[in-house]
Amino acid sequence: METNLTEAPAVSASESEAETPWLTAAEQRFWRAHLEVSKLLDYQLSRELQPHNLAINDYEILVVLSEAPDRRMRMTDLATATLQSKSRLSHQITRMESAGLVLRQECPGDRRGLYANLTDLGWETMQKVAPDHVRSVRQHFVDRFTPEQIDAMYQALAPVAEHLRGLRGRG
Amino acid sequence: METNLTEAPAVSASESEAETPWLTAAEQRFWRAHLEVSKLLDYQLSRELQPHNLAINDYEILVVLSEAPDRRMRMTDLATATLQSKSRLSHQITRMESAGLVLRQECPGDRRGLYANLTDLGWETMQKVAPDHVRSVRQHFVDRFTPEQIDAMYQALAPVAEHLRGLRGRG
DNA sequence: CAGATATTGTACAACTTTTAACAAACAGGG
DNA sequence: CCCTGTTTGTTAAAAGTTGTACAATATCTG
Repeated sequence: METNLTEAPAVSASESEAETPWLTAAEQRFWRAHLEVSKLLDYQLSRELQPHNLAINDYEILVVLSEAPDRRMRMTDLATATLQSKSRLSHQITRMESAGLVLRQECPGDRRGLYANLTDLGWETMQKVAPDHVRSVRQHFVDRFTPEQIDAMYQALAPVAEHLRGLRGRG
Repeated sequence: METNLTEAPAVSASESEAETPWLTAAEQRFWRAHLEVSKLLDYQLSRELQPHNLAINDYEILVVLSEAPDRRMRMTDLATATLQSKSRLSHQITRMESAGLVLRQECPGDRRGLYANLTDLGWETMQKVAPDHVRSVRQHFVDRFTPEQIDAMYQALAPVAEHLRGLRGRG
């Protein structure tokens, strides 16, 4: 979400100039718009979650757990689902456990493992926060496209998501 | 880049149910695809900058400075351009200064101010890294769309970017 | 030009994320 | 069984980020 310089630099090193596939003007502006929207949207959604005392990462955990069977998930699975490192997730669950939103629970059948369990408070928090969050998402993003644009962009993005998902884990 | 639950939760609190504008299925899958692509792309581009010993934020600073007049910019302007807090930028420039990529320089005419200056090493680094980075951006993103999709998505995203830019700073 | 107000960049403290190392438990082959 | 290798999740220390306060300077108002 934070990159740039994908068109030819002001002065190109002559060796790479011939070989580097710089972005065209149209590609460039699209790329920069994508970066800017991603970054600013992230910022704005965070801002609007603050009154609920949640960071976006916290909210994401609540969402994933609330959709999981029995509202719980193995730490590793949760880390994978939220694209976080195991270490980072461990810290985050510790914090959320202190806040009473989740609970670590032993995992019958695999004594190495732990479940992260949504507590009642966690569930209620989700119920309370989700409506506000959807409104934010609509106001700053979804409602700013036509249904046709939404369909078209989904068609375009889905294979890219799949490609990137495939890279994850390997190299 | 990290959110979710924007469709009705499995069990909705009856009060909010009537009033909350949950996303439709089409909106939902588009929204999730957008989040996923943003996040994974960020991850992958970071990964491919690592061999150059640069984080995405470092690279962005290099890009912005390299495009600025005299390859330098006031700290505050640079913070604004890269959407960072002044504090965070200050730390980051300190790090990059240690790495020899930029140099703080007094600002004639305003003795409060400082320029962040791209050094020769910084400029050369940029020249060296940019081609690889463009290839990454193409391989994982830009080349996965048709020119028509690129134009359409830019048309769709540009006003959203403007909207979000407008919110920045105020509330 | 004095005094109030705003801007600029840093410093400190609190918090989050990363990296690497680790202990515990599992799995599979001899 | 035992040995080796893998998976699971945590931890400690380092690195990075954020928020607040601050000193220095600039600017505006009368």
